[in-house]
Amino acid sequence: MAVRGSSGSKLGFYPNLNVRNIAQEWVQESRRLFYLRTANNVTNNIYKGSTTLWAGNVQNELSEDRRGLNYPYLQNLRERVSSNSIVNRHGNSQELVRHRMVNQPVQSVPAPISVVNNSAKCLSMPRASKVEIPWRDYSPAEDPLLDKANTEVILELDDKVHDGDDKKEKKLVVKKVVSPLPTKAVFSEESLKARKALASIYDKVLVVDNIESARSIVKLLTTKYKSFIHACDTEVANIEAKEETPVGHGEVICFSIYSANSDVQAADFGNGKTCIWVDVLDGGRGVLMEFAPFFEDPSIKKVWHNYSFDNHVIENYGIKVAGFRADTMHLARLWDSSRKIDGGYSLEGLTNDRRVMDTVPEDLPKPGKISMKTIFGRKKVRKDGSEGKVVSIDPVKELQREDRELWICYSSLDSMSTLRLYESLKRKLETRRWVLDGCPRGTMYDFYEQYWCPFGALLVKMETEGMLVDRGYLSEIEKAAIAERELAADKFRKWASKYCPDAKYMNVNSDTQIRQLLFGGIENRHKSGETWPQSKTFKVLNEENVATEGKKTSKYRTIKLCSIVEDLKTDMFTPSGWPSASGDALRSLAGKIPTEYIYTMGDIQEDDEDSSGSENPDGDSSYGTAYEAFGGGKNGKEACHAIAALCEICSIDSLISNFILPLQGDRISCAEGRIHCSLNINTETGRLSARTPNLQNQPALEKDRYKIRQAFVAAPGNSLIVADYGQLELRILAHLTNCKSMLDAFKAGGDFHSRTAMNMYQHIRDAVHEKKVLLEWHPQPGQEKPPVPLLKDAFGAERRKAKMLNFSIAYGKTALGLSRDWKVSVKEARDTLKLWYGDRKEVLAWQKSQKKLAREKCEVYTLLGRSRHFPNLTQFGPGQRGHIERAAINAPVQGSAADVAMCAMLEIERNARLKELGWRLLLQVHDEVILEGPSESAEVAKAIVVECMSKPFHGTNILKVDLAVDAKCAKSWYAAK
DNA sequence: TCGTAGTACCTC
DNA sequence: CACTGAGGTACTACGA
Repeated sequence: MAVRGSSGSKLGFYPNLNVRNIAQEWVQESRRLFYLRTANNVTNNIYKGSTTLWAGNVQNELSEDRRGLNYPYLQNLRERVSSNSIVNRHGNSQELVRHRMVNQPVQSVPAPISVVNNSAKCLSMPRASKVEIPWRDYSPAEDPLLDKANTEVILELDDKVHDGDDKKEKKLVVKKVVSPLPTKAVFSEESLKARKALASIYDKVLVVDNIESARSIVKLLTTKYKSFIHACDTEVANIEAKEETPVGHGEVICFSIYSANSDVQAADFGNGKTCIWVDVLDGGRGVLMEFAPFFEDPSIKKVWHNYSFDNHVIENYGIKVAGFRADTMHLARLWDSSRKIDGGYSLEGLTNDRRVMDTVPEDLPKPGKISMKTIFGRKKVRKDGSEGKVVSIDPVKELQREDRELWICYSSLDSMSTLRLYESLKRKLETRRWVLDGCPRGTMYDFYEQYWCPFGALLVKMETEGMLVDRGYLSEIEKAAIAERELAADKFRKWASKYCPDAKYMNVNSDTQIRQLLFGGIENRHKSGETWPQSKTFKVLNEENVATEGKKTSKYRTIKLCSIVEDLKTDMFTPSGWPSASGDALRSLAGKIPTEYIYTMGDIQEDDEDSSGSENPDGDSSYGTAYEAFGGGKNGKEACHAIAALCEICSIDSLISNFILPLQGDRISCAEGRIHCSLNINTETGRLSARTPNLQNQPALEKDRYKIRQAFVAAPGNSLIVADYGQLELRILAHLTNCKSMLDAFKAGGDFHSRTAMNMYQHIRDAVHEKKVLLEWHPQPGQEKPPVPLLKDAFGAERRKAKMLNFSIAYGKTALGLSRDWKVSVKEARDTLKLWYGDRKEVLAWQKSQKKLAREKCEVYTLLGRSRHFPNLTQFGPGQRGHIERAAINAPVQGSAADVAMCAMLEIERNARLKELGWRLLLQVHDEVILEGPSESAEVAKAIVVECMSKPFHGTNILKVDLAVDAKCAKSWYAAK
């Protein structure tokens, strides 16, 4: 066992360790990862062949980690180093050259040597065409870098002559790495107190660290305490829980189980031990496997806090966890869906909140969990003796071994407080009545058992399934996207540098810099008096190694950007009052520019007469406000083209860094190439949200310029079924408000928006009555065209408005907002709104009632009876009050839609036939579900899915409207839409 | 140096 | 007065 004592760790001797090779590999790998993280800056470096990297960012990967060494590649290297498996690629040269840039600021990255010792230390790495100092001339004692990095690395030269090598190169071996803490780290007063309190539970913990004791405990758990409720919690190393999927990642180092019966009586494991703590790290994997019968028994009920995570890390060992009883996170969300403060839904926040924990159990030292930071966090001491600010926590494995007693207490407390939290929340939910669509149905805990508990288990299953991603395709479109972005960026920079030379080096991704160029000198809309400066300096990467006079070239240089245009008019502003540099704003400046102008660098010919103004000299183009501001004519056109290019850059860049790159990363996908996002019930309305990566915001079909959805595919021999509800929220609104007009419109079927338009406008109604237009048209055999125009063609503008209103009303959109969107007067917008409400009085009345509910009871309810709580309205100003009122009318609609979608998924999950055919749910996107299964049964399965979704409430539909479902099957997500 | 605020972009 | 709901994520600039 590696123990770091005061004398430092012993690493032994690695005869064939070619540090340089490892280092280079390491650099390449970190470049790749780095590139994934910050597409913008680093792609430039990569494409220009520089090897420069920032140590800081890479180090962050390590230091951010509180749970041990997480960086997968480093982990891999570490294993290779310690298993002596590194062989010299060339078989001869064992020379390590220590590269240093003479007289340069140190460009350092942590080198693999430090990896051995589990912490980031710096050795500088080569940079192209710089002076290199060979290692043999290098003296660590004189290297200021080592001081800087607070490292003490002892590297020794091996004097052995290489066989038959007349060059007699010396080679470097890593003899020893001593890594004392740079400065002493200390616990704060608060930590010391917490540690003392925590230590008191040690007597109650039974430590299991060998197979024999594991066996006897599992026997107890599966017999005597079988009917108890067991709270379980794992501690995991080697995972960045915020960024990585736990599917296929992470190493369980220990876990704890705390059990109690229905009388809140804790299980007794002898000698007053009530909590089991199992050491997997040093007890071995076998100890964990002994617990498989316990975890896998569906009749043994387990409670978890964030079940998803623990489930995945345990399943990574091949244990199929069953017997899911409750997830305290979901219980807490059900109890109060809008905890934003007091620790949110973290175990610590919940268990220390008196409103949540009704009784403070006497066997816990504090009301609840104490954070890792409080117990194990230490502040570094500065050289002058003062207390530093940064709190550091040792990797969890070290904690488990070196601060063992406290660690055991800490870990055990997690399961203990989880169980207490469960009991408390259960009691609370049991006191709350459950009313489903107006009918009393018991308590909210019953609701949990019937809906969210199986739903929680289903979500975990879906996460485990994951979605297959075609990486080859993604790397293809990545190339295309990067090429287009570079082209557009060059075009813009070239144009801008005509007005402001330094713009040649600007960062086109910085909205601040764009704002500087276009709106310098403009006054803040909200705070009169404040103006954006005329010019400003920015730090940018020194890509072309431009030397500032008197100084050597360095990584950064400053550029000065100044306003390049006077009085550019814009009507879009950010919330803080500055002009917006968003795509929308820029597009209105540029006007409508055909794409061929965006990706061509050629200058505009002076062919057409200047007098054309902004009229439309080039056929397809129509120029925006920038045309005039830049003086019209050729300059005006160029400006518009360049600004249009800028819009493209923004959207391309976000496509790359939000979708294309993350989907290819290893952090979030697994060996089989499937993406496992985490699906959470963590919204205030009860919708799902998806993370790491967020698969719910993949570009929609129309906007998907690179067809990213085409990268989501079915496995060979399989197909996807994509099924979505049509106008789900509107149907819910019709049901909730009992609005006759809407219910009728849905009953009649066809195009709902056309029908809305007809009900709003008398002249359309007349036209329909006189059969001058058709509401909708189902082509009969032999008919090529409809006999009379369709409503949506004849009255396109009206229908668009109607559609817009249909969507906006549920959100509580105001006349003012509409007027701005439609660029009409407020009065006109208000009149249109009145038209919409004209035959939908029930909606207006219902909205009023919801506002009243929010005001008086501070709560509104969804179809299934979940509540959303609001703060007392009287304490807010009109602005916030308006926001809460809109939320109050939106929450029941959105929440009920989420309820319906959940029911549909449960219905699909329960369907035996689908299971038999091998179809599995993969993903839900609010009103859409995606399944994967064998192609041969796709059509059958599709019909079943449609059936489940249209009758989602145990085979019936309790709504007053039908649920329209559109389903397709295909090989990819793109094709199935 | 790190964390946060502001801005932006993507979804239903 | 303020001005459509619910989310996730990335990047830049800036201050402690």
